[in-house]
Amino acid sequence: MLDVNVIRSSPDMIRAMLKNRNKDDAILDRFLAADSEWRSLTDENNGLRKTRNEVSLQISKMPKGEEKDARIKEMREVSDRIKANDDRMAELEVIRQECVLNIPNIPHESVPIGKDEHDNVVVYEKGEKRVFDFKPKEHWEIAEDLDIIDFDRGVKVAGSGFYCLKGDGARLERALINYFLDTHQDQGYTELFPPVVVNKNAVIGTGQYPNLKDDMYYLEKDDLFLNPTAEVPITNLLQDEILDKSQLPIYWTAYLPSFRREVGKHADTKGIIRVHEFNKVEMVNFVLPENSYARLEELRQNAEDLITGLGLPYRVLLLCTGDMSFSCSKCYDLELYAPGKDAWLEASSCSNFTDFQARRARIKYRPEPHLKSEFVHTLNGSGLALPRTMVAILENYQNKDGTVTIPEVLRPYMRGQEIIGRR
RNA sequence: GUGGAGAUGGCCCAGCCUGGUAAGGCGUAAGACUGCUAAUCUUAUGUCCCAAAAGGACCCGGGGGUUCGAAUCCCCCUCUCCACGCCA
Repeated sequence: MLDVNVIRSSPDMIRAMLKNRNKDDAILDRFLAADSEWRSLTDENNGLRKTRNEVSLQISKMPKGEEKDARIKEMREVSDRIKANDDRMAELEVIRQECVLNIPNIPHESVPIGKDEHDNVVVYEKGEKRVFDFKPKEHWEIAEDLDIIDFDRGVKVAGSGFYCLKGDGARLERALINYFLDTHQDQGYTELFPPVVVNKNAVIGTGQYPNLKDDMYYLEKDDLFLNPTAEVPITNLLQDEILDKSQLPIYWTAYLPSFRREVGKHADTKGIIRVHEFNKVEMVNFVLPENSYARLEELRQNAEDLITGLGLPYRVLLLCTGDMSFSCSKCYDLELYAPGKDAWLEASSCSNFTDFQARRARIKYRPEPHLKSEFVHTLNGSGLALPRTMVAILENYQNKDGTVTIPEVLRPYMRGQEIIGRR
């Protein structure tokens, strides 16, 4: 959520920003109209309330009689007027809120202006693409041959888009989670295990609601959502809090299953590249405003170190204005190379949200004792999404005989095992 | 799930029965006073909105209602604690 004062004072800038993000600017005009009426009613009601407060006090001190009755009658009318204004303001407030919750964050000046994913900028590519002396297989084929992912039975219990890891597949998943969390701990993060369901306040706080509400699983009976990304429960842990400056920065990480309905999206993707439930380790940072862009680079490096540790080739993209998600001001995507599919797979997204989420979730800090509190800046990055990491490992580390070599950093987490072979 | 008790500023807590400008303490900050520190005294210290200032409004878990006027009375909801019940 943007500061309404910024929207009011710089509508032209907001209009240009909406255009760069491919959004309709009608929302801005709707806001400005509702806001100006709302403000004039606020003014009027403030004056009326002042009168009522003063006269009510007089009434309490007056003797019974005509004078008093007349005053009471007058104030009854004032109250009716206030009530009528309040009712209208409530309507306007709904419009104002709806608009302001649907206006995206302002991109940083370093973000390239562009229409869609074709205008994203490749910052660099790292790691050698392996040269195969045989035709590399795709991950689903490897996984079926080794019997480490059971696609059909996953579908049996939960439906299309769900799968079941099995044997060394399940163990590899667990090894990756532990490797990621341990590495983040070394990078200065504190590990959390938050709830997997979140309420509406939480998804409003991080910006998934309302614009992504149809992509989340919703538990109607309890008015709860299945976690779409651990960013949501972690960030919202600090909702409505005013932190002491000395508490910042806060670096938190968590492993958590994530759920996405992916309506109309996954039909073309075989295997586990796009699924409804996936594990992910997430990093969330709360920092002083002046540090957030520098921290974004460190956060990205934290995620890159995981990939480098696994020895996978990858590239870093700087997303353009048209492809960036709603809440962020600047975002890097990290893509792993999958030789079987010959494709780049997004395994991490590292974003600076500036004060956009903090304002929605009311997360503040006090710069100095007795100074007015200000919003913190929040950032988050995946470190990493598990299924696509699994795909990249299977495809990059596959051998001619159909086995898969386990990356060295994962071996301690797999009791020293070096190869995944047929059982 | 049942019964009971609660939710008041960063923290603690009074006020509620009996409606009339939200008291006090702790903490924090500035100042005063004493060789320093401590103690003591004085002052300040809720939020949002009205762009800021001046001024004003709002604020007692959330939402409605009654009233000239609601922290206080009435209704609905949420959460917390205690006891009992059920349960991995």
